Amino acid sequence: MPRTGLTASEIRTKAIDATMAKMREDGFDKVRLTDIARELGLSHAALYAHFADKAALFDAVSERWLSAIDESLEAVCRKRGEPTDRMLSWMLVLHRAKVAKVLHDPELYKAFDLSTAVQKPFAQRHMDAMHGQLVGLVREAIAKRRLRDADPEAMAHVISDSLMAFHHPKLVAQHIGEKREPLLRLVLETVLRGLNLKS
Amino acid sequence: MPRTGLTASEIRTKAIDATMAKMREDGFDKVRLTDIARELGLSHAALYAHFADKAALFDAVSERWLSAIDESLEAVCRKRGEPTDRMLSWMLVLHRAKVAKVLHDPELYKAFDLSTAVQKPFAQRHMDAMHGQLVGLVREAIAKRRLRDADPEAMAHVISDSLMAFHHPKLVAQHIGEKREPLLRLVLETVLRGLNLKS
DNA sequence: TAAGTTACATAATATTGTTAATGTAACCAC
DNA sequence: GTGGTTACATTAACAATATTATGTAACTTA
Repeated sequence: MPRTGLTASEIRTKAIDATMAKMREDGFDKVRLTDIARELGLSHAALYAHFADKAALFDAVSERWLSAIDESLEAVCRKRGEPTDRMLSWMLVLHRAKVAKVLHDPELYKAFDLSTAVQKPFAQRHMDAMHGQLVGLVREAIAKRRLRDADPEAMAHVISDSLMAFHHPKLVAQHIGEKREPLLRLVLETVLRGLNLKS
Repeated sequence: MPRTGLTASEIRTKAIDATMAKMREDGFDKVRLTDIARELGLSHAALYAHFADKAALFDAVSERWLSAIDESLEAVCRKRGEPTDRMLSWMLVLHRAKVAKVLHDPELYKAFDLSTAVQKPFAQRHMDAMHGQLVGLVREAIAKRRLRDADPEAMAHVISDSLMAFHHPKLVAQHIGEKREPLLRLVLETVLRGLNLKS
């Protein structure tokens, strides 16, 4: 048994907490495993029992945030009401989550942005999860005759790509401070109208 | 009178040529003014009579390419036929120009990408020029009853932003090698259909 | 045997001194 | 007086080295 008296999962949690704090304080590229370990009262080598390497610890930080987003989005999906209204809420939640992160947690955002840029598996899983949710909403909308009866996968791609400017990490960061929600609404309304009609 | 026997404009052109060649050969961050100057048979200080600084020379390289794009797009605008068809051509020309640059001139593309990321004035002018063209096409489409009668400025923004994934420098680079033209067509068709109908 | 240790090889990162490039000034030629 | 020169100060890049951090191995303990 460990000297720490903590379970593996508790250690993981504390390590992630400490890493987040350090990222915020000194910048994500100044985080050292030895500092994190000292924070937990461990030798740095002990961390390797819980994380494959430094990158895995960093990924865990981003993953925690992405999971929270996924849950918020999932909650929107589960709501009752018009599927198209939920699509708008869904996009707004996603957009606002990214905007808030850039503004209030820029260092964590940078780390996340880097991870997505190199297509890390956890980022891909997040994208897949979001795409799945969007396909679900599209199916509902088709069932309720709010969108025309066509391939839901393709329609979800159209929605996701046409709103790229409002959720892609780099673009959200670029347009920070611009109040782009009205344009987001306009674009989504337009796209949904376009997906409603027969070609 | 100059010893070179060349006009200022010829020197500028040659300097830009030499800079492009060097960027391609050694990478854009390896370009030295002293090399460019030697290529032209000048001292490096002489370049400062033609360019405010190194950045201005680099900008001129990107600007030449952007001007060529602007002209290609302008040519599409001037064509006859359905305005909506021309919008598709317009977007395809823009998309293909960026894709081709990433593939065949990656170092120049990087320099261009950096300049746009920091919002250089010449990049802004290019954006403004493109927006103006798009507004023109939208006006034509409205006149021909192909789009509904609403604010052309706003509609151009909707079109431009919903197709961001296909023309933003960073996103084009990210999706290189993906054959995204079919999705581009799908998105644009959808958006135009959405802009055609009364809300 | 899972969770920890210390010890150590390897890989990154700072640090330093040196060299080279950029940008400016004062001056020159057509 | 525009387009050029050389000379020089300031910055930035480079290379060599020292230091620090990462990741692994061999071993320890509950």
